[in-house]
Parts: sequence; C-alpha cells; structure tokens
Amino acid sequence: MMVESASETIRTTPSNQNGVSSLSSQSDGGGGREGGSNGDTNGEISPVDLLHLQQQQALQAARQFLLQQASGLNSPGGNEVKQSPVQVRAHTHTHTHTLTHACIYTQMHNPSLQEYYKKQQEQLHLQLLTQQQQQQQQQQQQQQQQQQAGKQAAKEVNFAKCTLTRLKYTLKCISALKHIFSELIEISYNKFCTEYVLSLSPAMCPSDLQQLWKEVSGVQSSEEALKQAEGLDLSTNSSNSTSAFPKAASAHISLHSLANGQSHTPKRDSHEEHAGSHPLYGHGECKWPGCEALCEDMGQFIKHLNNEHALDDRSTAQCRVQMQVVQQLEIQLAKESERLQAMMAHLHMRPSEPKPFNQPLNLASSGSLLKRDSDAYPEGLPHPPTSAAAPITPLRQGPSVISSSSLHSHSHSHTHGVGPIRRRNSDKYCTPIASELAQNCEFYKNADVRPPFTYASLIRHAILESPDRQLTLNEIYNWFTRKFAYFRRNTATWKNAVRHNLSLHKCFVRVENVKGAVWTVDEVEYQKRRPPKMTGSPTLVKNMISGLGFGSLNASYQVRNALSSPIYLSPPHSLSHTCTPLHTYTHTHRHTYTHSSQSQSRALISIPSYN
DNA sequence: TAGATTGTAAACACCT
DNA sequence: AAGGTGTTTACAATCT
Repeated sequence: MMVESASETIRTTPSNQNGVSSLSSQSDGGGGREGGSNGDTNGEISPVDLLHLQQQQALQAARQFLLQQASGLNSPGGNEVKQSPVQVRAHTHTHTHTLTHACIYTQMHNPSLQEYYKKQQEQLHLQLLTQQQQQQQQQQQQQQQQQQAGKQAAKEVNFAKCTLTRLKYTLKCISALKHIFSELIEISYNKFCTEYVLSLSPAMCPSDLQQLWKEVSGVQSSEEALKQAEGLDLSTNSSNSTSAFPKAASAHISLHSLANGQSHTPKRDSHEEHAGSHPLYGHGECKWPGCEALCEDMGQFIKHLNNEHALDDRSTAQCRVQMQVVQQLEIQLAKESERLQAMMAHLHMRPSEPKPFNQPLNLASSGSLLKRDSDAYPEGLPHPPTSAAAPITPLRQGPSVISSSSLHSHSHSHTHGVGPIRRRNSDKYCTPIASELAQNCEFYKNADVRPPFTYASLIRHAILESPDRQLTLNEIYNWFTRKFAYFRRNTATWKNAVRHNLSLHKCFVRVENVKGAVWTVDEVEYQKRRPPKMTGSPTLVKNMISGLGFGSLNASYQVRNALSSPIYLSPPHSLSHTCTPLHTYTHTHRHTYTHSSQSQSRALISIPSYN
C-alpha cells in the first residue's frame, strides 16, 4: 500500500513545477507551512535571496535525486534522472525518507540493479559538480551585478562568500548523505529480511535465523545483517518497515500461495509445470522467493525455473526457509484461533464461572462416555469438522448467540427479572443447524456459549445424526455435553428441558427397544410445527436463498424447515414431506392432548425405518 | 392483543 | 431408598 502511494506521489511530483514562491513554500523541510510570502511581493529578488534559493534548490535536487535513485530503479532507461536538478521539486524530508525506504525495500532485492545504482551514483556526483559550477557562475554574475550596483557591494559579497561556503558545506553534506544512503539501502534490505523472518518466526532464535539466512542469502552474511539491523533505530524505521512490508513480503514469499496452503516447494513435475497456471508463476513474474524474474510466458518461466531454481543447495535451503515460514504461520494461526476462542468464551461467560473452555476436550475422550460413540459419525453423513483450522464464525449472527451470563441466572428460580433465556433465534434467522454446527463445531465444543437452537432442533439433530436415527435419553445427554461446552454444567436444568421436549413434542417418538427405550424423530410431526414466517431481515432471507442455491422464496421456505438439519434430507421418508406446503398446516394445540391420547397417537405413528 | 413457541421449574409416577 | 426416566403442569418471555 505504502509503496503504491509512494510511487504515486513520485509520479505526480514532476508535474508540480511551479514558480519560485511555490518552491520556497515547499522548501521548508520541517514545517510545511503555507505561503512563502517572505517579502518578495514586488517581484524583485535580491542576490541574497537568490543564493538562498539556489542553496535550497541544491538540497532539494539532491533529495529528489535520491528519491529517483530509489524509484527509478525499475526503469533504468528512464530519463528522469537526467532532468535538471534545479527543476526538480522536492518533498518534505520526512516524506522523502519514507518513500526512499519504501522503494528500497521493493527494489534492492534485485542484485542486478546494484550496478545500475553505482552508475547513478556517478551521475549524481557529476551533476552535483555541474550544479556547483553553475552556482559559482551565478554567484560571480551576481557579484558583478552587485559591484555595478555599487551600493552595499562589499557587504553583499561578504555575505555571498559566506553563503558560498555554506553551499559548499551543504554539498559536502549531500555527498556524505548520498554515501550514507547507499549504505542504508543495503542495511535496510538486510534489516527487512531479518525483520520479516523474525516477524514470521517469533519462536526462532537469532542463531536459527542466522543459519537460515546464511544458507539462503549469498549477498551478505546474516550475522552482518543482524548486526546492522540491530544497529538501526527500530523505532524510527518501524513505520517504514511496516508500510513497506506487504510488497516486500510478496517479493520474498508469495503470500498468495501461502493462503492457498501451497508451499513453495519447486514442482519439477512436468505435468504440474505445463499446466495453465503455476503457483510459482504469476503476473509475468517468477514467484520463487526472492526471485521475481520476469517471464513472458509459461514456457519461459519453466525454462527459468529449471535453470535458476534447480535442485541444489540453495533451492533446498530456500525451501527449508519456506517450510519454516509456513510452520510459523500455522503456529501463529493456531495461537490466534485459540485467542479468538478465549475472547469469545470470555465475552459470553461470567468471570466467576469456571471456564470449561480450558478443559481438555476432544471427541476421543468425551466420546468414551458413549456406548456407541465409535459409530457416531457414520460414513455418508457430514462429519462435523474437528480441525482447529475450521472456520470459526459463531458470531456472524450476533443476536443469535445468547449471552450465557443471563443464562446462568436460571438458578434463581422464577426470578424472571434476570430470567431464563427465551427463544433461540435459530429459526428466526433461518440458520441450518447442521451447517451452523459444522462451521462452528469447535467453537461450541470449547466455548461456553449457548447454541442458538431450540432444544427440539438439537434433539432432532442428535437423533438423526446417529447411525440408527435413534438415541437413548442418556445418549442424547451425551451428545449435548459432547457437542456443547455450555451443556457441561447446569445439567439438571437442561436435562429436564430435554426430557420435557421429548415428551412434549409429538415429533419425538419413544420406541421400546431390546436395550430399553430409544427416541426417534417423526419427520411428519416435526414438519408440522408451525414455521416461522419469513418476515425477518431481507438480507437474511437473501443470504439464505443464495447460500443454499435456491432461487425462490418458497423453496427456501421449505428448505429452511427441511434443512434445519440438512442431513435429514437423505431419508426418503422425510424428503417426501419437505415439499409439503407449509402454509396449509393447521396447528393443533399441543397442550390439549392427554397422556392416553398421546400414547394412542404415538402408537398409530409408524416408526420411521431408516435402516 | 391473542395465540403459538420456547425455556425453565417442578411435581409426580414408574422403573431399575 | 436413590437415581434415572418420562409425563405433565405452570409460568414467563418472545414472537407472529
């Protein structure tokens, strides 16, 4: 970003060639003050002012030239450097410094430019000498004019001499500055390399870095680079380093490839290489770390790859560095993910409560509680992601996640001032429970956040997720505790709610089994539940439609009911009912049935046979 | 505003 | 007797 803005500024700078007044206003390196109305309103410029201007012009020219040294390295054939330094307008010193660093980072990794840079330095020297001569000539002319004028001649000559002395001194300073800059360029590059690896490898000790860079970099020893980097003022350069980082980072490490989970291991397989695209080739450049060689087409790139990045010690070392980079990024990702979960868990947890998030949780350990946990995820059913790399977006629907700080207040029985949590928002927000759980599996496992689903939908999900589409009550309990950290406490409350829901909703059918009673789901009854109207946010509706790939609201309407647990589409039994027009449903008051009638109705319900 | 839905609590019965 | 399971009722909050 910084580099782009810097180059943009550089491009626009030459066009800003204004008059003297503009120059004088810009020439103040520190202030940047407006105006420049320092007395020359009559258009008459005194020799002293002229000398002063020339002196400043010399300084600005030097600054601008250094700028062009950095920015012009991309276009060696450009003639900008031959432009008269007097005509060049300079930026403020701070800006120049920043731009120079930004450009340095992006340019100096190419060793082929070193030679060009030396030539530019020679040209700079020559130009400085020429400028000095011109200024001396102008000085002499002015002195003659002053002598002809007769008045204050001696005084002005003395002043001019002093100015000339100052000018010479300034030129010396510029020359020295130029030398310092040339050294700084190398230092900055090495410093960048070191800082970049340090930023990616916080766990790596300097000796490791030294070893890595010693193996990879043939330009300068890493020890030297580290020494020089340590010698730099990090505080003053940090902004420049940071701002210049993205472009520079891309020069060494193709982050695009990293994002795709690809390593930079050279693919020497001809099949890979001759494909339409290559992870190491993009935008006409070789993406090999630190290469950026221009290749017109894939064939040329392949040739370049085989020639320049063949299997040798250097490529192997670079590969090792890249592996370290990827490793560190993965570690960093894991740490950041853990931090995110901790933050989210904290934001939804009373401070005084124990943190179940910290409990070691995994399916293997918690699953031991289950009798049939080994077949809890049969093939053909969507297994919830267990990888820590699973996308964690539990709060993308903020209101759907209920603060558990209020949830825990249910211990105060019937004190509804703080009150138990009502109404899960999953239905309202049309979130398919299976996809939600699949996406945020790890989050709900670890964070003490109440899942934004009703007990009924959760129970149904648990039952239908099981291989036999049936679970005992205890297995349902275990599913809750296994899937949600929130249900690992206050067991009496939610277990009672589970039992309550199982008994209350006709969609849950109790079946006497050999091993005892198991619970199944009657999809017919479940679909009969009055669907929430789609009067919510149009965005939610739209997202749901687009997310599910259905084109009509009616379809999404049905899908919402069928896909509150998408896996349930698979049984033909339930599938046949997902197309039932839901608006024709007439709800029956559930509280009116008696125990006997309920038992009777249950007896009449054919038990779904998913086997 | 009424009715439906949902969560919570509790009482009770039955079973192991 | 204790605990688990299942049923039912009551109440309140929220939503339609």
